[in-house]
Amino acid sequence: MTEAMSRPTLEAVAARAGVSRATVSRVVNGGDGVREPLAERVRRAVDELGYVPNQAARSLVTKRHDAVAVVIAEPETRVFADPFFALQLRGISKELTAHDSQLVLLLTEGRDDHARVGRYLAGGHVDGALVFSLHLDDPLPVLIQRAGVPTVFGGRPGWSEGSAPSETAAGAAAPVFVDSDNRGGARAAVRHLVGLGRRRIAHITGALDQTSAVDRLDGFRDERPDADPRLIVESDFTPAGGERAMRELLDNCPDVDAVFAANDLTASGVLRVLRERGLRVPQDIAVIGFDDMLPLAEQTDPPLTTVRQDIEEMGRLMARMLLGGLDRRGGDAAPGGGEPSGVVLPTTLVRRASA
Amino acid sequence: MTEAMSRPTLEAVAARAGVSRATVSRVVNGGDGVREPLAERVRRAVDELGYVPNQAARSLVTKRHDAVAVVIAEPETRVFADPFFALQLRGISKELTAHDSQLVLLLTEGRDDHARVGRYLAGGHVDGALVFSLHLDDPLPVLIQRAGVPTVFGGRPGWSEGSAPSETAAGAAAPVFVDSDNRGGARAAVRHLVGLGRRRIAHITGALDQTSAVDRLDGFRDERPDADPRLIVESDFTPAGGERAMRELLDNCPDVDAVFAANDLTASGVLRVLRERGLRVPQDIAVIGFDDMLPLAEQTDPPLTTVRQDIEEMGRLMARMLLGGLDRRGGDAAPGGGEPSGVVLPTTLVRRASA
DNA sequence: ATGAAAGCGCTAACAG
DNA sequence: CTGTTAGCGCTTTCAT
Repeated sequence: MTEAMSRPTLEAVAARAGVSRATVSRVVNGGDGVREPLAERVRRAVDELGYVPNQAARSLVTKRHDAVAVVIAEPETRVFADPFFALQLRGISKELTAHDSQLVLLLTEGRDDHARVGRYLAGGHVDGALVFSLHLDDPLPVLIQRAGVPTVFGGRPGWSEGSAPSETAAGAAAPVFVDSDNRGGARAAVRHLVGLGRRRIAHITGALDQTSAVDRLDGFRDERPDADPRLIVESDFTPAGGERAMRELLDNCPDVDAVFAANDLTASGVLRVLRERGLRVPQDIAVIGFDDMLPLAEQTDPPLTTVRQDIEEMGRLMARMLLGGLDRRGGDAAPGGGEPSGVVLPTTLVRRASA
Repeated sequence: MTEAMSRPTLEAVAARAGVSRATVSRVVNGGDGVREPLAERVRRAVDELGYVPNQAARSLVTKRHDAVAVVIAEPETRVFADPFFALQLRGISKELTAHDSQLVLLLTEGRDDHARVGRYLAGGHVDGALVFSLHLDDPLPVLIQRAGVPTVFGGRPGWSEGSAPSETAAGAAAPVFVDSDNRGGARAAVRHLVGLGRRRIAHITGALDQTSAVDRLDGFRDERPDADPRLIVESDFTPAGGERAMRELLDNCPDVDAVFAANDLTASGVLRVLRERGLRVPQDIAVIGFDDMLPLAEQTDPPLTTVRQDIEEMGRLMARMLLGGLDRRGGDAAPGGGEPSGVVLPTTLVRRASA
């Protein structure tokens, strides 16, 4: 039973239905001006043969791919211990599915991978790209601009005017991004601690080569412009980094009575050190995180007060913006100019027991 | 500066290098029988024009796609609170990258999506598929077999002989899978508890429509063939499910002195209930999980003793098996017969404080 | 070793 | 409305 013959082609369907290839094509693609009896014959032939269009052939002529690349540029293991990107993916996937687009995942582990990604994007496999976790010195934006693929960034891109990809100036679309209100969320967190009567409020930052960390730090400074410099400790978004920073903090400022950690993972490290030193949370030291990453935030002891961002919605929105721009292609897909233009999603404070 | 012209084609490169398209093609694809001076001219032309092959055109003739679909069939939110699949993806991605293949992610949220996935797989977009999180009644295996795409399953497929996809009998390749030694890991966990002198050892199962849950239960039974039935409580791999099960357990068997939870998420729910009831871990009740999901397992109070499986390695291995089969396509890619054939990865007990 | 030519399967004018 | 006719950009015999 050598059923293993190659897939039926348009030609085969046309023959079976006794029509031309063009007619079959019309029916398969929505069947506009095709009279009903004919269309029906074609549909039956399609079913009987189990015909499925060959996407490569179709793309070759339409230049569309119904596929979007998702680029996650995280050299570190961190992302993978992090439900963050899973949630983004979920939001993206839902939206793409609604638009009949496929999700091509491009994970970059190191610098070597960047060239590969650039090549792929330039290869015209996809209709657009969604790019995450950019670091300040990341070569990716340049490669992407060069590839000439419509792109939406996740998180505010970090380049300053001078260091922006040069092609941008040449009239290319301005970078478009979706971000959370990191700064506002940080402000809310600090205000909450202040409202609790805390005086010595510290901040343990995230990796400052990412704008999310910078923005959260800025938010902290908005509320504590005159903070003792020793109350700001640089860290890296990881539990281990949080532990390290908290130890340093305790050594330098034993009177600290509140900590705003750059994310929940960091906060979990902070809590561990506090428990180890016999300090009570929140009585002795209040702790607040960022992300509302579940189940971690609920499972810590005590459960973590934190700033929630709607990660899945970010993903969904990114996809929607990309596809929206794609749909009206030919027109100006994005506002002109070189200044990043973006949508900023609100954050909300979630009160649990730690602050 | 209308640099926005369409990408250069082979033709353009050929013209620039003063050779034929065929020659350029040869150079681009490894440049076998092309004399060096010529090849060099071509390479320069490629660089100058920034030529990148159009994959659609290439696939159209080669019928290869250098792309693999990863299907994650998890209708529930659970996966996304779960670093599990992120780790799998990482392993897969690494391996695919090494083979110059792209990863196309297919997330199915509900039954409606299955048809879409089936269509995609049948559409010949990819060279193979990696499929996860199958449930016992999942229609996906059938669709996949019908699509005729080489496939490797993550986790032992759950169908029994009778309910196997019928096409399998027709001489198609047998299902191939990669799994962890769930049964062996469960046995090790229970033996550890026994070694601790525990007598009333309970098991809170995972969702029993997944083979991983069934296998862990079987492992438990191997060691406790005469267990009091009330010591086995069915659950669903979630923290909330773990809480529910633990409450039930405590109500029915107040003398329980050890719990083997089907995974770490479940164990975290168990710990929460225990803390709430004022029971000490491990003094009053020892708890052991499964997965070694970080950072959760380290962050619980007390840190969780658990059975580790190397999730990333599973992913890597799946990809390797698929691509290996692909490479020797034309031959028998998989052993004949309808019996699932698979590779089972070892698990190891990680001792922390909870047992 | 290189070039010429024939498609891969499909869509998109253009005729009729 | 439906069929005919060109290609899309590439690989691949087959000549040379």
